[in-house]
Amino acid sequence: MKSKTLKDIAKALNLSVTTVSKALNDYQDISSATKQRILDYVKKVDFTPNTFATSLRKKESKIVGIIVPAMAHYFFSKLLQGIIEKAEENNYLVIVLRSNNYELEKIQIRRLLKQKVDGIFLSLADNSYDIDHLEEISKSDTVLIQFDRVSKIAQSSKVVINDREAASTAVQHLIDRGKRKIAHFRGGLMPQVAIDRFIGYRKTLEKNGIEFRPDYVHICEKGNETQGYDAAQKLLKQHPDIDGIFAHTDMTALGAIRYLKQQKISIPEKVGVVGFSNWEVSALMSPSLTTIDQPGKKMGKAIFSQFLKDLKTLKAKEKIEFKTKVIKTQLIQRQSS
Amino acid sequence: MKSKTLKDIAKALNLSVTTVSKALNDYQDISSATKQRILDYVKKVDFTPNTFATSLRKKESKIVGIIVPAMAHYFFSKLLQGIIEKAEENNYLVIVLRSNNYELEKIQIRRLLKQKVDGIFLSLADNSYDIDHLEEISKSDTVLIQFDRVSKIAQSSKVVINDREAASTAVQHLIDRGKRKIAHFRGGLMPQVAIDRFIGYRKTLEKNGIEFRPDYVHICEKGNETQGYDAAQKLLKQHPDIDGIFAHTDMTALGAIRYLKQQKISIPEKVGVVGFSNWEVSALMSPSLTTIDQPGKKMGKAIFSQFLKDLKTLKAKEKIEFKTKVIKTQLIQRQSS
DNA sequence: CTGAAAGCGCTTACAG
DNA sequence: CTGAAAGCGCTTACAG
Repeated sequence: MKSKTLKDIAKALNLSVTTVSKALNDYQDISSATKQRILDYVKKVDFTPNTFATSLRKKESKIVGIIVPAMAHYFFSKLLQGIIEKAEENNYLVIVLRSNNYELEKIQIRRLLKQKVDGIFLSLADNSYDIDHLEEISKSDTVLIQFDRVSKIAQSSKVVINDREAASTAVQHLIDRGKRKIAHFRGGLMPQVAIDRFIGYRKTLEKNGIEFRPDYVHICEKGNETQGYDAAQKLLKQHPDIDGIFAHTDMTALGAIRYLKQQKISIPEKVGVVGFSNWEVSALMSPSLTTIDQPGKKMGKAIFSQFLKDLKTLKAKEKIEFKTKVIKTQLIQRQSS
Repeated sequence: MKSKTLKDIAKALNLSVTTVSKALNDYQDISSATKQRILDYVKKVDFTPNTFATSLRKKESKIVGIIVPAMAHYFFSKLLQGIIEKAEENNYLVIVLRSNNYELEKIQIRRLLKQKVDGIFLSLADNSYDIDHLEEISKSDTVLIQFDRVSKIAQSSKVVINDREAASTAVQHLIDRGKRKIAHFRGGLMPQVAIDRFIGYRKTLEKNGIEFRPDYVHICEKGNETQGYDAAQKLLKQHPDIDGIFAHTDMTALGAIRYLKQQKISIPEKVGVVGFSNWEVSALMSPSLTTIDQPGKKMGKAIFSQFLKDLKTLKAKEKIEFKTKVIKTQLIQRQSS
């Protein structure tokens, strides 16, 4: 079925293409009678303007792109939900791409720029060592919003949580529960979020007069269950007197719990465990997991709202004032602590 | 930064726009020297043709759309991964929309058709009672691929699993483990997948000479954890001698397990439990869950491959021969059975 | 082998 | 208030 065009509508109504277009785009210089006639007819024949032509003329696509890690991940699932919901409300479509490394990130950004999306939402890959590709985005009049893993130097609005504070809350909670020998299973050495969570851990110990011990810190770069299990095993063999574990992801925490259960080490009496992110599973496990709730959906919505603001500024040819929105996290206490 | 156009390239090389375009589109009637010169220059200045213009001319967008349920869902996460991966390989972009009911489904399809995507991938909402909106897709020269929850009457290629057979495998497994009083927590009465899983359950009982009892069947429409817990409670209060449960989702199964554990009913000795889908959590729970693996990623890839085939046929103005691809499932035995 | 010209379906500055 | 015309950046049938 060939789709209708403005021309078809104009001919059917004995009007010019210009007039029809104006009616459809809420121009003021048009009689309300004509406008109504056009609107009625358009509705009747179910006409919608060709997006390619509109985009070509207006130079805007009403599409945004988001690059997410290449794995099934509860937090990103929720984040995506938030973005898509807000996008739909505002008549935007969302293209989803995957990337987990710097090279691919570059390629995906190229793809999105080529598609002339109006905005790109990005959480940096762990190994993204420069930000040339981010600068390319700004240069091409596309709004960039960074979230979660952001670059401090790249110029753009950002939506983040306060990782340091969240980690601090988690560790303080363990201390308040009477724990003193608290280990930390951290992310890699590069990503800022891993660094911040580590700093939150360390500072909170020190603030409470507890000595920081590097041998209580294990790196679980992938943040998966297996690494948590392995780290717990190593840790407890070396230091059987550990009484708390703050893990940088829920999965790592669950791995640690699996080891503890296997060793018949009681949770939380002997060892308290706190995770990070509040994945769906955390509530279902036994013992259920105390964790930091990282509100993905809320972040997603914040990302899109910020995008709309920045886009508006950009369209007005004004200078964008980059904002960093910090989304509140909170501790969810459950059975593991 | 204003992006370059074909015209800019042509001027810089002292050629016509036509020639440049031909070089870029692998036309044969062009000297290889000229072609090379163009390709080199284009590469040097990092030019890519404006997609809006190309799409407007070619009437194809190189974008596909997928409509998924409005919730974080492991299976759909994996499916999406498969689709996106395959799409990227073929230089397609993927727009993701959400819907969980008939009305919204209609709106989302309109959105995608308006965007003139080349293909739409859809799993029907539970309450989608007609297929007018699916017919709209075919009418507008867009390829429709149905997956998972498909309509038997709607004309399109489909990617599914054999729900009846999978359910049968699950129930036979419980029987082989010595269970005889096997309950079924099923989905709603409408969706075909729920019906098929139920039929698989019932037939397998009968094939093994076990009487089918309607009071052993509970409806857990939402398929979540809470409904599984509640159903288990009701079931076991009425029939304390139940020795097996086949749940239509992993979450329902996990809810049932939570109740059983709370009642100190031993799993799998007293009651064996089998779920459906093989979500990530199933392996992590204690006891870990026996379940049917529903290979989301594989399905996603199959969906995209079928789309490419059907699109090719459509472009050639030939009649599409609709295919239904059945993806193999398998039982993953774990501690719960 | 190269290029002039038409046209995809819109929006918008301008004229009346 | 209405409309003729230019132009967004491409592709392609056609001429030479």
